[in-house]
Amino acid sequence: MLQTSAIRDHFEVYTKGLQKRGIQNAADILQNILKIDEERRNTQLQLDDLLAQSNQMAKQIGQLIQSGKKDEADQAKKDTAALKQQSKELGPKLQEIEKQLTEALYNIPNIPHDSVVAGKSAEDNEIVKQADENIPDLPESAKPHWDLIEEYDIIDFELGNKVTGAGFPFYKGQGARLNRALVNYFLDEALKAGFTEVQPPILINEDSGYGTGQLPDKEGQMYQVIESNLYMIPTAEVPITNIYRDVILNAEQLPIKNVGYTPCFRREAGSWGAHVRGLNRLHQFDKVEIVEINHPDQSYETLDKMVAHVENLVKGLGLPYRILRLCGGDMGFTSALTYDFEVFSAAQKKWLEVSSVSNFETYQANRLKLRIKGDDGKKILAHTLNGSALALPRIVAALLENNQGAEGIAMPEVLHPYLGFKSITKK
RNA sequence: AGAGGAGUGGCAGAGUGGUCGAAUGCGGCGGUCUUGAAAACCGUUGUACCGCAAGGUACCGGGGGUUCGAAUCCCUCCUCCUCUGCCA
Repeated sequence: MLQTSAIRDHFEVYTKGLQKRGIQNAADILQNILKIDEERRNTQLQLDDLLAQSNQMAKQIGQLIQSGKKDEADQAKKDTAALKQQSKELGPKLQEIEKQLTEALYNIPNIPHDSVVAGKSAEDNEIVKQADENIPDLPESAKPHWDLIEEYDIIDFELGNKVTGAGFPFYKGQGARLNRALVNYFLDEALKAGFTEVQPPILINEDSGYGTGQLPDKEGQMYQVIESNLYMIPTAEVPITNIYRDVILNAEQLPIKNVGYTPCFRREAGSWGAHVRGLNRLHQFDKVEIVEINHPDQSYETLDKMVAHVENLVKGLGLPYRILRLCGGDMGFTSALTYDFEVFSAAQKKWLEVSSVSNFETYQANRLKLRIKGDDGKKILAHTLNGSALALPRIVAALLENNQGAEGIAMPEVLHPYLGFKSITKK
């Protein structure tokens, strides 16, 4: 969430920033925050004053009792009744105001970076790079991946329906091995790039959900384990970033670079249709995620490096890709700047999003209370970043479609050592 | 899952109703001494909010309660340890 002090200091900039996201009444919203905050400060001042008096009285009573002046002590006890009454009223009032303030702040998205253009939807995203030289020239008979996976018997949706439900496919044989190969390839590349591998829990508690911003606004998108009050992760970002909740880092520890592979679970309620056939959208999928924490001065350099890392992966797989800079209206709630990677799936003739790389600046760090202690001992909020590197199913879809041939489906060379075979073939 | 015990500052560890934001030790930082280092000695050393400051307030696992006053008493939740059970 945003910091109230920052809203006060950069009111104009913040207003314009929110307008880029299409929030017309941004000034009113921010003004309301400042109003509640002022009320909060006034109330706290009053309460502090009352408590100071009470503390003073309590000390005196203690002294009176110890020096045997019982009558005076009893009188003083009576005198404190009024103070107590007042603070009993003010305490809950302050809590109520604080609750209002955080709720109001939770409802305000991050301020977009300068380079982000205003815009309403995906239509307005900027293409910053288009590398489409690898688009294959497929014959008319080319099949979409949902036909190929049946033909080669490598992914089974029917089985998933039976055992779990729609959107939970089984990967079988060479399909399962392809997934494992991709995960290993992605992890190994991340290790080469200096990331530390972590294997986080895939269930998280409520605090973690709030920490990275999935809660309260995106509650419906996560699966819940109600009897334990836990959530299934929609992305490894949540557990890996929450490692650093309530943490004060030393400047020398930066940058923090973690990578983790996890399954991801998304309910994606109400977004099913023809355009999400096959592997295009699932309730459970595999993803390798990179998470970095760095000093505010370096975070955009870090973002560029992460983008380069992801680009290296899609290039390695030989897939046609493009990089988008998301516009204000299409960007995630908590992000200040997001680059999306899309690969071209040649039989569907569609660009599929396979990665999203974002700088959250201090938006998550403020919720997480993640700070950096400088040499001067001063503490500042860190910048958090993350990116998919990469999400598997759509990569699989593009690989299958783009590389299909009469003799099977050729696999990119970088995967050969991991796969143990060079193409997917019929049994 | 059941029974018992425990959670205090970076760490260790005192503190069972008042002057406790909290002894003491270790570690960290600054200094004295030294050619330098070690040792010794002296000082300093939590976080957040309000305030120009002085200062005030809150925090002893989380939340709630009793009391004029809670680290200390009560309730509840969480975590850890020991024993029993179950289990990849």
